[in-house]
Amino acid sequence: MTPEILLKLLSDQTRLRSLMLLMQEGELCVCELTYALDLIQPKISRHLAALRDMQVVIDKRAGQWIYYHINSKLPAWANELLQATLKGSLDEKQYKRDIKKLKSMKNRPENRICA
Amino acid sequence: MTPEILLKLLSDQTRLRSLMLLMQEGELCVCELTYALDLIQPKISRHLAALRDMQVVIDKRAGQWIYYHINSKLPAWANELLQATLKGSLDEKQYKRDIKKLKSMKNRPENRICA
DNA sequence: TACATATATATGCTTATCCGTATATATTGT
DNA sequence: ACAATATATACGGATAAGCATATATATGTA
Repeated sequence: MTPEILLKLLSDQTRLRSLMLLMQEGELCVCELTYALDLIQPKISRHLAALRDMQVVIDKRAGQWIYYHINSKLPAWANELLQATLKGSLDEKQYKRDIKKLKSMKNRPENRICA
Repeated sequence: MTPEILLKLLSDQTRLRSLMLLMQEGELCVCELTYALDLIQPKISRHLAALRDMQVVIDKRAGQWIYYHINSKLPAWANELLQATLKGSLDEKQYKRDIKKLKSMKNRPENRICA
């Protein structure tokens, strides 16, 4: 992991929004992100794949769902960078909207299964 | 300034390398950056203009030279983000090479004029 | 004034990146 | 086995981003 790689990944809005939600929520499946960000599923999957390829996020299957979370083994500088980004995002409309939309989701898989 | 804007600016190598040198050195003119990064002048100027347009850097004329420095009034999260980026860059070959090249520059304008 | 140096910007081109659609794979439930 | 749900990926097209060259502007110097 290098600053170049991480920053390129963070330069796309879909990846940025996904990561900020993952920072806040810890773990989310594709359908939750698709709902929260109000985007089509292949778009979410494609960008999560890019993050996964560089090991910024880790995926984990649970039944039909695949959950993503931020790699806990990122170097310190990368965690600090993500923290700073989250701090800057807290004021942003887009971020607030995404969180709100996620909270409003009915039948979230984690509410149905015992994780 | 939003995370989206700053991260997009940081996603280009020329801008990233320029900013890291500015973080380290405080203030540099276009010709110093051109020399240190080993790139052509219009390329440096173009990317500095992008950073200036979003007020990530401030320019200041001193005779024929125009010096750039990082805006000291950036929000805290942006400074933290840049600090984390620098921290991650310290290990990188490219960064070390750029710093070394800068130090090797003869007749640096700041060495000739009384700033 | 004329020339040299430093910097900025406009232009047309190339390339990278992102997109939506279609489709493939995996899992669960009937 | 079949249908439904969740996710991943391949593909061709669109858009954005970066590039080098050429040129314009500003400053300093002879």
